[in-house]
Amino acid sequence: MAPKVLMVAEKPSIALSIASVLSGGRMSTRRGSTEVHEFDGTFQGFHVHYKVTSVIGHVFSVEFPANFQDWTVTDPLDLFEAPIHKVESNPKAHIGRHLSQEAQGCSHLVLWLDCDREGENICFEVIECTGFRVNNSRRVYRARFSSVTEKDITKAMSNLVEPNKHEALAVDARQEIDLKVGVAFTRFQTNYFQGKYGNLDSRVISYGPCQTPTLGFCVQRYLQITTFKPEKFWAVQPYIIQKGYELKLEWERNKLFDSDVAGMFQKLIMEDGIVEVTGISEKQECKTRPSGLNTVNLLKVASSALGFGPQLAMQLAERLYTQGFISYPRTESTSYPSSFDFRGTLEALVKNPAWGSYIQTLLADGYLKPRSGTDAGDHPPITPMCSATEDMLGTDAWRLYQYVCQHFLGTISPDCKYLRTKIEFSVAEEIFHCIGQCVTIKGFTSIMPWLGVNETNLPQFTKGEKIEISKVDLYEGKTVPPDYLSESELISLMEKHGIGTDASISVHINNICERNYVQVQAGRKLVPTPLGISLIRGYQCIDPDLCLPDIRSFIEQQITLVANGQANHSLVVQHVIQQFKRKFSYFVKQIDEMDALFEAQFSPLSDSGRLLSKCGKCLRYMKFISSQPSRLYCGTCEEVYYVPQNGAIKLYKELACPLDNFELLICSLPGPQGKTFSFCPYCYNSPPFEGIDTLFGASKAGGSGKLGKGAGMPCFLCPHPTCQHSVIAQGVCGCPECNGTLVLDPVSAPKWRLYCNTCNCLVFLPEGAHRISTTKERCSECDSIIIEVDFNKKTTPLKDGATLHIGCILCDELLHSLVEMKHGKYFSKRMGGRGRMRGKGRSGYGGRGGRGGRKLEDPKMSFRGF
DNA sequence: GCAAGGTC
Repeated sequence: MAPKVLMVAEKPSIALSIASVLSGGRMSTRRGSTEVHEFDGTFQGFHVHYKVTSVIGHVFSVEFPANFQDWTVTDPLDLFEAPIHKVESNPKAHIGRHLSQEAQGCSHLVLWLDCDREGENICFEVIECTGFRVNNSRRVYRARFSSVTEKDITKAMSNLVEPNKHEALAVDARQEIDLKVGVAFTRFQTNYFQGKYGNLDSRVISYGPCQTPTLGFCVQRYLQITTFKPEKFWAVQPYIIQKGYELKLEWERNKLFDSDVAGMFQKLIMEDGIVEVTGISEKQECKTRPSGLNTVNLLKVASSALGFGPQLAMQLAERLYTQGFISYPRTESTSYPSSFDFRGTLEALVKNPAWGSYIQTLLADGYLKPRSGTDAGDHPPITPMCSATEDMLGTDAWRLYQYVCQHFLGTISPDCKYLRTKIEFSVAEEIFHCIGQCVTIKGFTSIMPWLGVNETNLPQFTKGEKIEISKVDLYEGKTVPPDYLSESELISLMEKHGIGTDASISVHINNICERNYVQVQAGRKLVPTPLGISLIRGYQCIDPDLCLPDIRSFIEQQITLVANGQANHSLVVQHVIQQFKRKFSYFVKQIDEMDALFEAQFSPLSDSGRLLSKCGKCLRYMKFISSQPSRLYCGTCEEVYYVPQNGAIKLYKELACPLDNFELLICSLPGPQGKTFSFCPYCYNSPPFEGIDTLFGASKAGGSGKLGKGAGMPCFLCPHPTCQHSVIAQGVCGCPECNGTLVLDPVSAPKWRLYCNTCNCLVFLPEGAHRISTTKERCSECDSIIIEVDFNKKTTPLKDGATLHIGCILCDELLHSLVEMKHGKYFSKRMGGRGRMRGKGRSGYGGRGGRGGRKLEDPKMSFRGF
């Protein structure tokens, strides 16, 4: 059997391109975690079987181990010394397993990851997953390609090299530094300020070496605006009438900040009354065509001209790319490779009705080579790949695609040429001028009309000519502050200072919006919020480095030493981490300075919120703080209790939890399918029973069993044996869809329903009943809890107008006929037909945990026969 | 609930 060669690309589209080129299109493709393309060919002179597949970006990301995950237990300072480990970035995609399976039986591995540091790092992630290098007879190669073209792919294939460990280690270093610094500061700030103020309006007060300087730029502009002092100025504006045109003359002095002096000039000029033409000059000017389009410039135009935020712009560009309309949209390069096939690209677009005729002219008259821009060695500039119409793309994608096309055509069109005429005048020894512009060659501005030169015609003048002044105005103006930073300006600043990459700039901008540090206002201007301003001003007081862009360049410069092999990875990491640790300690020590700014902006927890429910410890009312993260605050005990987020919270009939005496609350999640459930604020935050491994609202906590803060145990997960609100009392039967238990919704009247305490399954009970409640009895047939229904007198289905009915919703014929099941995911409506459900004999807690009380019975509830 | 970097 022919030896097998595994090739791995960074994304599925590249795997497809590589396989297509190397197989000449003759390959078979099968699905897996990502697609695998297979074909036969030759490798180093041997006949081999190729398998080409891909990862989806990084396979792993770094994290702290579980014992450093609890915000309340871990001192953020310890994070600097904490171990870190790699976890799969997207466990659901099973990329690790996929690579390991596909590597089985392969003798060679060829790495086709993008040719940058990150790509080099992913190379080693792939090597780790495939288990290569364990066995010396298996070889690992790196393909270096500068574009996904047939030429480059074949060239890379015949010039295979080794992956670069130094570059990969530089990325490891960056990951560790970013994680430790970001998480330490974020946790400290969040804990400190959220424990003090009730109206911060941000779930997390984050810090990061990219996001914070990004915010810094916005606040810096804001501070320029607020500290701006306007000044009045004056300008003399004489008017003349020449050949029937009225012309305003521009003053050589432009403006003066003294009204008396300006007034004096006005008087002098009025007294003279005659201007003399002292000079006429004509100059040929040139406005150069653009160079190739890179990501950052695309994002800037998208924001300033199309009104698309960077995130939307990238989404649209990504889609255009995967659909084959434009080339890879994440590139720094603005210069085209010398081999680039411009004619081919033009021919691919020539049929387009929007600019077909323009392209025909270019092809006929000869297009130009683009100006040389910068070549970052990644991907070529963003270029249209095939023709499209608005109908094919939809409005937004079309507008972006249209710009990409116009920009591309602009790059190979002639420059714009125009004649600039300046007429100089003199009056009372003061000099004035006016300017005319006349386009001689439109060039690229005919396809990018918004960049066109404004034409202004001037009437004829002759040197020495004397003209009477028709009037002399004294213009009074005042200087104005700059506007808020536009998103497009911010992108320029980020690029200039190396904050983020072409792929991540949009993420950082989005971040500072989501954290409520800035708001995007009309015209995509970024206006910092009181929170954003307080943070940056605080850093400026304590340690300005923390919010300056240099913090990123410092990290970059340090890890570049690793990438170049000039410094040892661990030593660099240690050095940088120690520096940040010192900065962190100082920041913590001086936090009062930042706090003074917060005090002026925000209200203390004790002043926030409304009284809602009683604390079980001191029996006084606690305050409900509705701003994110919503929580209860007991002013007497000075304790904070988080509540389920995103739901409406209210008091539950002044009932109290038998375990701790805290008053119960009701949470209603939004939407008609939203659960409504009761919870005890204390139990919710500190589940009292062992063995509860399902938490409500816990995010990707995984199976670690660690209880995340703000995620917890509502009554529907509580195994309390006698409390009337627990799942033991309110659970009716096993969920037909999952391992959960169907629980009676306590406040669903009159549309009584059961919901699953684990998944989204919903079951509607007889509508219009006065009361539906669980009993302590179980069905002799199926072991479900017997329910008691008190029907409405007018609508009761019972004989002789009786209203009370007791039975099992599965086995009682009447009840069963009135029950209806609904599930969002799999079926919209499913009437209770017989014998269609799986019998799942279990409920929430049987056989597990419950060590705190008696062993919980498994009531063996099921939907048998439903 | 945390960073920044890939990519979807």
